[in-house]
Amino acid sequence: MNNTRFATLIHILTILAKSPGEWLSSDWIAGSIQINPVIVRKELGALQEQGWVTSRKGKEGGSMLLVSSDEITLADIYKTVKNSNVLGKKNLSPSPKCPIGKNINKELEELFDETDEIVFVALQRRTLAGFVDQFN
Amino acid sequence: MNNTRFATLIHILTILAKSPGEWLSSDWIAGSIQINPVIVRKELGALQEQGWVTSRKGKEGGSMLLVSSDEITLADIYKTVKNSNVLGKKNLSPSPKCPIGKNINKELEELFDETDEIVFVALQRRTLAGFVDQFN
DNA sequence: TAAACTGTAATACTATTCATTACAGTTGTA
DNA sequence: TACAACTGTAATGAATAGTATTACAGTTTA
Repeated sequence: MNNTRFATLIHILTILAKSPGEWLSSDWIAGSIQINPVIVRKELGALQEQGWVTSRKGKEGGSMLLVSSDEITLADIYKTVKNSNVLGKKNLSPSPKCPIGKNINKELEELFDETDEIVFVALQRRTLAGFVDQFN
Repeated sequence: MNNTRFATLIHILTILAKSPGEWLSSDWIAGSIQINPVIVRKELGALQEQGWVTSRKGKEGGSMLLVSSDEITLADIYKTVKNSNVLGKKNLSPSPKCPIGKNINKELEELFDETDEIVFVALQRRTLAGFVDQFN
Protein backbone atom coordinates (compact mmCIF):
# COMPACT_ATOMS: atom_id res chain seq x y z
CA MET A 1 0.00 0.00 0.00
CA ASN A 2 1.57 3.17 -1.13
CA ASN A 3 -1.44 5.35 -1.63
CA THR A 4 -3.62 7.62 0.46
CA ARG A 5 -6.89 5.74 0.00
CA PHE A 6 -7.12 4.38 3.56
CA ALA A 7 -6.41 7.84 4.98
CA THR A 8 -8.95 9.38 2.63
CA LEU A 9 -11.68 6.86 3.40
CA ILE A 10 -11.30 7.09 7.14
CA HIS A 11 -11.27 10.87 6.89
CA ILE A 12 -14.51 10.86 4.90
CA LEU A 13 -16.12 8.36 7.26
CA THR A 14 -15.05 10.34 10.31
CA ILE A 15 -16.58 13.50 8.92
CA LEU A 16 -19.82 11.71 8.07
CA ALA A 17 -19.92 10.08 11.49
CA LYS A 18 -19.52 13.43 13.18
CA SER A 19 -22.57 14.84 11.35
CA PRO A 20 -25.15 12.07 11.48
CA GLY A 21 -28.28 12.72 9.44
CA GLU A 22 -26.74 15.59 7.50
CA TRP A 23 -26.16 15.58 3.77
CA LEU A 24 -22.55 16.66 3.30
CA SER A 25 -21.31 17.63 -0.15
CA SER A 26 -18.21 16.18 -1.77
CA ASP A 27 -16.86 19.71 -2.09
CA TRP A 28 -17.17 20.34 1.60
CA ILE A 29 -15.51 17.02 2.48
CA ALA A 30 -12.77 17.65 -0.09
CA GLY A 31 -12.11 20.98 1.59
CA SER A 32 -11.37 19.28 4.89
CA ILE A 33 -9.03 16.70 3.35
CA GLN A 34 -7.62 19.27 0.90
CA ILE A 35 -7.90 17.01 -2.11
CA ASN A 36 -9.84 17.23 -5.33
CA PRO A 37 -13.63 16.76 -4.99
CA VAL A 38 -13.64 14.24 -7.83
CA ILE A 39 -11.48 11.92 -5.76
CA VAL A 40 -13.90 12.28 -2.87
CA ARG A 41 -16.84 11.41 -5.10
CA LYS A 42 -15.01 8.31 -6.33
CA GLU A 43 -14.30 7.20 -2.79
CA LEU A 44 -17.88 7.89 -1.78
CA GLY A 45 -18.79 5.49 -4.59
CA ALA A 46 -16.65 2.82 -2.94
CA LEU A 47 -18.32 3.51 0.40
CA GLN A 48 -21.73 3.15 -1.21
CA GLU A 49 -20.75 -0.23 -2.61
CA GLN A 50 -19.95 -1.31 0.92
CA GLY A 51 -23.44 -0.23 1.97
CA TRP A 52 -22.02 2.23 4.47
CA VAL A 53 -23.02 5.44 2.78
CA THR A 54 -25.84 6.81 0.67
CA SER A 55 -25.70 9.84 -1.57
CA ARG A 56 -28.32 11.92 -3.26
CA LYS A 57 -28.03 14.21 -6.23
CA GLY A 58 -29.26 17.72 -6.85
CA LYS A 59 -29.38 20.85 -4.82
CA GLU A 60 -29.36 19.97 -1.13
CA GLY A 61 -27.67 16.74 -2.18
CA GLY A 62 -24.70 15.11 -0.49
CA SER A 63 -23.79 11.97 1.40
CA MET A 64 -24.47 10.50 4.82
CA LEU A 65 -23.65 7.40 6.82
CA LEU A 66 -26.17 4.55 6.67
CA VAL A 67 -24.71 2.40 9.42
CA SER A 68 -23.51 2.95 12.95
CA SER A 69 -19.84 3.72 13.25
CA ASP A 70 -19.34 0.81 15.61
CA GLU A 71 -20.39 -1.62 12.91
CA ILE A 72 -17.46 -0.64 10.70
CA THR A 73 -14.10 -2.09 11.71
CA LEU A 74 -10.82 -0.69 10.51
CA ALA A 75 -10.26 -4.08 8.89
CA ASP A 76 -13.38 -3.51 6.79
CA ILE A 77 -12.02 -0.16 5.66
CA TYR A 78 -8.59 -1.63 4.95
CA LYS A 79 -10.11 -4.41 2.85
CA THR A 80 -11.87 -1.98 0.58
CA VAL A 81 -8.62 -0.30 -0.42
CA LYS A 82 -5.95 -2.97 -0.01
CA ASN A 83 -4.26 -3.67 -3.32
CA SER A 84 -1.02 -5.33 -2.31
CA ASN A 85 0.48 -7.58 0.32
CA VAL A 86 2.12 -6.03 3.36
CA LEU A 87 5.45 -7.55 2.33
CA GLY A 88 5.12 -6.41 -1.26
CA LYS A 89 5.14 -8.31 -4.50
CA LYS A 90 6.68 -11.61 -5.46
CA ASN A 91 9.07 -11.74 -8.36
CA LEU A 92 7.17 -12.81 -11.44
CA SER A 93 9.00 -15.85 -12.72
CA PRO A 94 11.85 -17.22 -10.65
CA SER A 95 13.72 -19.95 -12.49
CA PRO A 96 12.09 -23.39 -12.36
CA LYS A 97 15.55 -24.84 -13.00
CA CYS A 98 16.69 -23.76 -9.54
CA PRO A 99 15.38 -25.66 -6.53
CA ILE A 100 14.92 -22.39 -4.70
CA GLY A 101 13.43 -20.49 -7.62
CA LYS A 102 11.09 -23.38 -8.23
CA ASN A 103 9.53 -23.26 -4.79
CA ILE A 104 10.04 -19.79 -3.43
CA ASN A 105 6.81 -18.27 -4.62
CA LYS A 106 4.76 -20.93 -2.89
CA GLU A 107 6.63 -20.25 0.35
CA LEU A 108 6.39 -16.50 -0.09
CA GLU A 109 2.69 -16.69 -0.74
CA GLU A 110 2.18 -18.44 2.59
CA LEU A 111 4.34 -15.92 4.38
CA PHE A 112 2.63 -12.98 2.69
CA ASP A 113 -0.85 -14.28 3.44
CA GLU A 114 -0.02 -14.98 7.08
CA THR A 115 1.41 -11.51 7.48
CA ASP A 116 -1.65 -9.89 5.91
CA GLU A 117 -3.88 -11.95 8.18
CA ILE A 118 -2.11 -10.66 11.29
CA VAL A 119 -2.91 -7.11 10.21
CA PHE A 120 -6.53 -7.96 9.57
CA VAL A 121 -6.98 -9.56 12.95
CA ALA A 122 -5.50 -6.54 14.68
CA LEU A 123 -7.63 -4.08 12.72
CA GLN A 124 -10.73 -6.12 13.30
CA ARG A 125 -10.57 -5.22 16.97
CA ARG A 126 -10.85 -1.53 16.17
CA THR A 127 -13.90 0.30 14.91
CA LEU A 128 -14.61 3.55 13.16
CA ALA A 129 -16.41 4.59 16.36
CA GLY A 130 -13.22 4.13 18.34
CA PHE A 131 -11.30 6.23 15.87
CA VAL A 132 -13.92 8.97 15.74
CA ASP A 133 -14.08 9.16 19.53
CA GLN A 134 -10.49 10.39 19.59
CA PHE A 135 -11.65 13.72 18.16
CA ASN A 136 -13.05 16.33 20.48
CA MET B 1 5.10 -1.69 0.11
CA ASN B 2 4.39 -2.29 -3.51
CA ASN B 3 7.70 -3.51 -4.72
CA THR B 4 9.58 -6.79 -4.94
CA ARG B 5 12.50 -5.89 -2.70
CA PHE B 6 11.51 -8.11 0.22
CA ALA B 7 11.00 -11.06 -2.13
CA THR B 8 14.30 -10.33 -3.84
CA LEU B 9 16.28 -10.00 -0.60
CA ILE B 10 14.93 -13.17 0.92
CA HIS B 11 15.57 -15.01 -2.33
CA ILE B 12 19.17 -13.84 -2.38
CA LEU B 13 19.66 -14.69 1.28
CA THR B 14 18.11 -18.11 0.84
CA ILE B 15 20.46 -18.92 -2.02
CA LEU B 16 23.48 -17.73 -0.06
CA ALA B 17 22.36 -19.68 3.00
CA LYS B 18 22.06 -22.85 0.95
CA SER B 19 25.68 -22.55 -0.26
CA PRO B 20 27.65 -21.54 2.81
CA GLY B 21 31.28 -20.69 2.16
CA GLU B 22 30.82 -20.39 -1.60
CA TRP B 23 31.28 -17.21 -3.61
CA LEU B 24 28.17 -16.86 -5.72
CA SER B 25 28.10 -14.32 -8.55
CA SER B 26 25.36 -11.74 -9.01
CA ASP B 27 24.74 -13.18 -12.46
CA TRP B 28 24.12 -16.62 -11.09
CA ILE B 29 21.77 -15.33 -8.39
CA ALA B 30 19.98 -13.13 -10.92
CA GLY B 31 19.42 -16.23 -13.05
CA SER B 32 17.55 -17.93 -10.23
CA ILE B 33 15.35 -14.92 -9.52
CA GLN B 34 15.10 -14.06 -13.21
CA ILE B 35 15.84 -10.39 -12.74
CA ASN B 36 18.59 -8.11 -13.94
CA PRO B 37 22.01 -8.72 -12.33
CA VAL B 38 22.39 -4.99 -11.64
CA ILE B 39 19.41 -5.15 -9.31
CA VAL B 40 20.97 -8.09 -7.52
CA ARG B 41 24.23 -6.22 -7.07
CA LYS B 42 22.35 -3.26 -5.61
CA GLU B 43 20.51 -5.49 -3.18
CA LEU B 44 23.74 -7.21 -2.25
CA GLY B 45 25.00 -3.75 -1.38
CA ALA B 46 22.08 -3.34 1.03
CA LEU B 47 22.87 -6.73 2.56
CA GLN B 48 26.48 -5.71 3.02
CA GLU B 49 25.38 -2.57 4.85
CA GLN B 50 23.50 -4.77 7.26
CA GLY B 51 26.69 -6.76 7.83
CA TRP B 52 25.06 -9.96 6.64
CA VAL B 53 26.98 -10.45 3.43
CA THR B 54 30.44 -9.87 2.07
CA SER B 55 31.40 -9.63 -1.57
CA ARG B 56 34.68 -9.74 -3.38
CA LYS B 57 35.57 -8.43 -6.79
CA GLY B 58 37.46 -9.96 -9.65
CA LYS B 59 37.51 -13.35 -11.25
CA GLU B 60 36.35 -15.94 -8.72
CA GLY B 61 34.53 -13.08 -7.04
CA GLY B 62 31.00 -13.19 -5.68
CA SER B 63 29.12 -12.95 -2.42
CA MET B 64 28.59 -15.07 0.66
CA LEU B 65 26.77 -14.93 3.98
CA LEU B 66 28.74 -13.64 6.95
CA VAL B 67 26.25 -14.55 9.67
CA SER B 68 24.24 -17.58 10.61
CA SER B 69 20.77 -17.67 9.08
CA ASP B 70 19.18 -17.98 12.49
CA GLU B 71 20.55 -14.58 13.48
CA ILE B 72 18.53 -12.84 10.78
CA THR B 73 14.85 -12.38 11.52
CA LEU B 74 12.29 -11.64 8.85
CA ALA B 75 11.67 -8.37 10.69
CA ASP B 76 15.29 -7.43 10.07
CA ILE B 77 14.86 -8.10 6.37
CA TYR B 78 11.58 -6.19 6.26
CA LYS B 79 13.17 -3.20 7.95
CA THR B 80 15.86 -2.91 5.33
CA VAL B 81 13.32 -2.51 2.53
CA LYS B 82 10.27 -0.97 4.18
CA ASN B 83 9.51 2.40 2.62
CA SER B 84 5.89 2.97 3.57
CA ASN B 85 3.39 2.26 6.28
CA VAL B 86 1.21 -0.82 6.04
CA LEU B 87 -1.88 1.38 5.84
CA GLY B 88 -0.37 3.65 3.23
CA LYS B 89 0.23 7.36 3.17
CA LYS B 90 -1.44 10.19 4.98
CA ASN B 91 -2.93 13.04 3.00
CA LEU B 92 -0.42 15.85 2.91
CA SER B 93 -2.25 18.85 4.30
CA PRO B 94 -5.74 18.35 5.66
CA SER B 95 -7.39 21.64 6.51
CA PRO B 96 -6.41 23.13 9.87
CA LYS B 97 -9.73 25.01 9.80
CA CYS B 98 -11.63 21.76 10.28
CA PRO B 99 -11.52 20.09 13.70
CA ILE B 100 -11.10 16.73 12.01
CA GLY B 101 -8.60 17.86 9.40
CA LYS B 102 -6.64 19.56 12.15
CA ASN B 103 -6.11 16.42 14.17
CA ILE B 104 -6.46 13.49 11.83
CA ASN B 105 -2.82 13.15 10.88
CA LYS B 106 -1.78 12.84 14.50
CA GLU B 107 -4.35 10.10 15.01
CA LEU B 108 -3.45 8.39 11.76
CA GLU B 109 0.21 8.43 12.64
CA GLU B 110 -0.52 6.57 15.87
CA LEU B 111 -2.69 4.06 14.07
CA PHE B 112 -0.15 3.59 11.29
CA ASP B 113 2.72 3.13 13.72
CA GLU B 114 0.80 0.66 15.85
CA THR B 115 -0.12 -1.35 12.78
CA ASP B 116 3.45 -1.43 11.54
CA GLU B 117 4.60 -2.53 14.99
CA ILE B 118 2.25 -5.52 14.94
CA VAL B 119 3.86 -6.67 11.73
CA PHE B 120 7.35 -6.25 13.17
CA VAL B 121 6.55 -8.24 16.27
CA ALA B 122 5.14 -11.08 14.20
CA LEU B 123 8.10 -11.14 11.82
CA GLN B 124 10.55 -10.98 14.68
CA ARG B 125 9.54 -14.48 15.67
CA ARG B 126 10.60 -15.88 12.32
CA THR B 127 14.13 -16.30 11.06
CA LEU B 128 15.81 -16.72 7.72
CA ALA B 129 16.80 -20.19 8.93
CA GLY B 130 13.14 -21.09 9.39
CA PHE B 131 12.36 -19.91 5.92
CA VAL B 132 15.31 -21.68 4.31
CA ASP B 133 14.46 -24.96 6.06
CA GLN B 134 11.24 -25.11 4.07
CA PHE B 135 13.25 -25.91 0.94
CA ASN B 136 14.38 -29.47 0.32
C1' DT C 1 -34.96 28.19 -15.00
C1' DA C 2 -31.09 28.78 -12.23
C1' DA C 3 -28.20 27.02 -8.62
C1' DA C 4 -26.02 23.28 -6.35
C1' DC C 5 -25.31 19.04 -6.32
C1' DT C 6 -23.65 13.72 -8.05
C1' DG C 7 -21.46 10.56 -11.32
C1' DT C 8 -18.15 9.64 -14.55
C1' DA C 9 -15.08 9.98 -18.62
C1' DA C 10 -10.94 11.76 -20.40
C1' DT C 11 -6.61 13.54 -19.93
C1' DA C 12 -2.43 15.00 -17.84
C1' DC C 13 1.13 15.03 -14.54
C1' DT C 14 4.12 13.00 -11.09
C1' DA C 15 6.38 9.46 -8.64
C1' DT C 16 7.85 4.82 -8.21
C1' DT C 17 9.70 0.72 -9.77
C1' DC C 18 12.41 -2.06 -12.51
C1' DA C 19 15.26 -2.91 -16.56
C1' DT C 20 19.03 -1.82 -19.28
C1' DT C 21 23.33 0.00 -21.00
C1' DA C 22 27.71 1.37 -20.08
C1' DC C 23 31.94 1.45 -18.04
C1' DA C 24 35.64 1.97 -14.47
C1' DG C 25 37.94 -0.78 -11.25
C1' DT C 26 39.50 -5.46 -9.21
C1' DT C 27 41.36 -10.03 -9.17
C1' DG C 28 42.85 -14.66 -10.62
C1' DT C 29 45.20 -17.25 -14.03
C1' DA C 30 47.07 -18.77 -18.60
C1' DT D 1 51.24 -9.18 -19.09
C1' DA D 2 46.85 -9.75 -20.99
C1' DC D 3 42.49 -11.41 -20.68
C1' DA D 4 38.40 -13.17 -18.56
C1' DA D 5 35.16 -12.82 -14.98
C1' DC D 6 33.75 -10.49 -11.62
C1' DT D 7 31.82 -6.00 -8.49
C1' DG D 8 30.12 -1.24 -8.04
C1' DT D 9 27.68 2.41 -9.73
C1' DA D 10 25.92 6.10 -12.79
C1' DA D 11 22.74 7.29 -16.23
C1' DT D 12 18.83 6.60 -18.81
C1' DG D 13 14.52 4.57 -20.24
C1' DA D 14 9.99 2.30 -19.98
C1' DA D 15 6.05 0.85 -17.64
C1' DT D 16 2.82 1.37 -14.07
C1' DA D 17 0.37 3.49 -10.36
C1' DG D 18 -1.48 7.33 -8.14
C1' DT D 19 -3.49 11.74 -8.00
C1' DA D 20 -5.19 15.98 -9.95
C1' DT D 21 -7.86 18.38 -13.12
C1' DT D 22 -11.23 19.62 -16.62
C1' DA D 23 -15.46 18.88 -18.51
C1' DC D 24 -20.03 17.82 -18.79
C1' DA D 25 -24.44 15.18 -18.57
C1' DG D 26 -27.94 14.29 -15.37
C1' DT D 27 -30.67 15.29 -10.92
C1' DT D 28 -33.08 17.93 -7.59
C1' DT D 29 -34.82 21.96 -5.07
C1' DA D 30 -36.68 26.41 -4.80
